[in-house]
Amino acid sequence: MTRWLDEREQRAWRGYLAMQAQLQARLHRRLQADSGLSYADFDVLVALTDRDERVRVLELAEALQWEKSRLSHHLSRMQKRGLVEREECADDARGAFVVLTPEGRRAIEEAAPAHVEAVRELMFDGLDADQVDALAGIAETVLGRIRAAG
Amino acid sequence: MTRWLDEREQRAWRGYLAMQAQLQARLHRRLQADSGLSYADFDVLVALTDRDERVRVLELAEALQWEKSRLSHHLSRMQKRGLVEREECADDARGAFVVLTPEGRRAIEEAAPAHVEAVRELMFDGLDADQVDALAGIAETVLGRIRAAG
DNA sequence: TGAACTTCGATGACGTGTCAACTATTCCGG
DNA sequence: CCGGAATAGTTGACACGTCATCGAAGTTCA
Repeated sequence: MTRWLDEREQRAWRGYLAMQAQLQARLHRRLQADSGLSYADFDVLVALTDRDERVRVLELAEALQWEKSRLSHHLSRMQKRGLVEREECADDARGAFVVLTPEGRRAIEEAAPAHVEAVRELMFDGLDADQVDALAGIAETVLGRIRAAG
Repeated sequence: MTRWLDEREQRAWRGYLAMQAQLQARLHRRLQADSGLSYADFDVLVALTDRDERVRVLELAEALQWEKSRLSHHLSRMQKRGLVEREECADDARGAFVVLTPEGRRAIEEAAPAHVEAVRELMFDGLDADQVDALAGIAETVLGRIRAAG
């Protein structure tokens, strides 16, 4: 007995899917064109600057909520472009640190303002305060359910 | 002069990003595990069943809001798995039709109920009617701005 | 008619994400 | 101290998405 979505839910769900896809695509394209960074690069660099630029790989994966293999692959690509370096970890020889390079720092500092501006333009400049709070509430609720679902 | 996000906006934005990433990942994994279909396969199959199972490629791309090359690549993969077929187009010899195979129809019919159930469980069962309407409203607003931004 | 232009769709190259398997190290019970 | 389990991180194979480009077919207009 499938409980299909009713009309109101369907409107919300289809709208959400479309918004999500379009927003993602626009922001990604713009970031890439403006700064040569991908969305993923951006997230990694933000997480690194948040954390004093020297973090264990798994801690970073945790912060980003990424799978470790994804992060590992991505770090390799970023390293090849000079955005981050890897450092050996003395405490635990299995482990590794990720370090922001000066070039990585420069990249994120250059990219951030235009990115925020794009987020504002596409999303927040069109929403009133109630909508912003509603969005935050919805996100919290859904994240709670996801966590609960294991 | 960058207008950074204020606290309320930041809470909404970070929440949205996290929700989006988690929701996407969960639904995708579940769909894949239950039915062997990817999220993208699912979207294509839904669009095909919506449209009587025989559609021009560009019309399908339009409906999905996908780039034509993405669709072309994806159709090749789906064709290899027997979910769709391509047919020549008599009217316009450049063109091609996409056709749902019986196996494709079976796949979508089998996958849909569990997928809706997952959407319900992770999202709608936790939201009240006001939140559902708020989400629809937000999506409409943002999609409007995206369209306006060209 | 035919030359320039546009449109349909496919393709190759490349960056990205996932899964499963692997290596090297550390931890822990006996 | 030893041997098995757990942990940190990497790797390879493969599916996916984007961009630039291409060939074939249609359109336009002198």
